[in-house]
Amino acid sequence: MNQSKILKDLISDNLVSDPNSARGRLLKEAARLFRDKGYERTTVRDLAAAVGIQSGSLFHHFRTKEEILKAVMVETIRLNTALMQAAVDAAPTSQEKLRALVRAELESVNGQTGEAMAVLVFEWRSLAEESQADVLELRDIYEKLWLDTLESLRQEGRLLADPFVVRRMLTGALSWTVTWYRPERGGLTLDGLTDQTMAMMGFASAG
Amino acid sequence: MNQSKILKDLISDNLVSDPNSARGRLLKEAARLFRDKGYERTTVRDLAAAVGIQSGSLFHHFRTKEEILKAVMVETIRLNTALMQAAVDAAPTSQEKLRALVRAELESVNGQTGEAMAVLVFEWRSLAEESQADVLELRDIYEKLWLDTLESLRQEGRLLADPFVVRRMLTGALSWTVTWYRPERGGLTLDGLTDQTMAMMGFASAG
DNA sequence: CGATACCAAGCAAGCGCTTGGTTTGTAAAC
DNA sequence: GTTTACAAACCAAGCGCTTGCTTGGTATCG
Repeated sequence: MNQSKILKDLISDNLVSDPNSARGRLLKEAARLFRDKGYERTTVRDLAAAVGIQSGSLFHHFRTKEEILKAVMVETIRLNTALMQAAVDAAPTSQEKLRALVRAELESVNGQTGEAMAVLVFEWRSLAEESQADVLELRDIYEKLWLDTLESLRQEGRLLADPFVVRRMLTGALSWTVTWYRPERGGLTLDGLTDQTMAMMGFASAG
Repeated sequence: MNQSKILKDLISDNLVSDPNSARGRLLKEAARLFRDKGYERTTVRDLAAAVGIQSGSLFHHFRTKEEILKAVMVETIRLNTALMQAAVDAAPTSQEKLRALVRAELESVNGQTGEAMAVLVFEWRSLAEESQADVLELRDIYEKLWLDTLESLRQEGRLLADPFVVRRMLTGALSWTVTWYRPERGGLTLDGLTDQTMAMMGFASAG
């Protein structure tokens, strides 16, 4: 199942917004603005101007500004969980599953959903606590993908450290790439960066 | 040279504020508030209340709110650069230097200066661009400590990946610990966490 | 006496959000 | 095929509140 098929399925199930709809376009612009300026520094007037409406009209689509932030986060997690599940399913061995997860997370952080992923990392505290709980629940689903894979590697003796700790280290390391990785300069591709990540853990590129 | 000696030297050189002075206490509280609530959500009234003065009185010590944020960051970097330099100097081999750096960064992120380090990571965008440039200059000094050490390991054939990439991955991984590492529960000490980090990269605990 | 540290009061600007009313899209009713 | 009906989408205006910061004056202390 390819990526655009996965996206379409989620859209028709109403789990993520169509990027062409009014709501979808707003969420896309919101993610960009929240990443660039931060949630607090982004005003509802900024958001409205980005999609060409008046600030008051926003509240026809969302009840509060925070609801917009939450929607950005929730839809992003839903999409990336589906993509990661597919990536894991397609890989045969544990090591290849790990590589597929690393590659998929780098893709989500630095690719199409990059803006929204950065928001997820850096604007977490701007979410009200109740909303945080909702989002955390969704996040657990794809964290399990990682832990299962790392646990297998551990049992195969190919991983020396604790899977929990490794996953959290990788979360930080991979999320952080958004602050420095620029594919357009330096010639490092996402595949190359995936190789580097695996190499850092002592895994050769193939096998 | 032990840690409190390093701190005292910096204080007498006027490079960091004495934690007992009015300025030092304010910066400490500011770091805590900025980490807990974020820079934007922290008001000058919050800051003033934390040290028991009126909000207007703050502007006797700092010209703007942003100047407080910058001071938190600058003083933290100065202190940690000195601590890391000492840690590197004391370690004989490259691998032990790396371990010392990891340990020192974990200490700075999760120990005394933890609040300020979290601010450095998560409130970066709230700094005006000119201030960012100033802080970046300071940061380069201690980044060089890392790169020199990683370069040595690379040349010794004990590191497979690119030192630049590894440093950035480690920056993310170690900074991120502030979001999950809780020494009081789980029984994982900072030394244990250091071991885990080294193990993740394929280095055994000793040697 | 002069500098340092503070207080009490408040200003101008910007914030999220509300309000009452108008346009637009769509589809049934005639 | 025009008319009617109605909800969804939007605008123009602005309210009430909070924000960073200023001002003019008062203790405190060497």
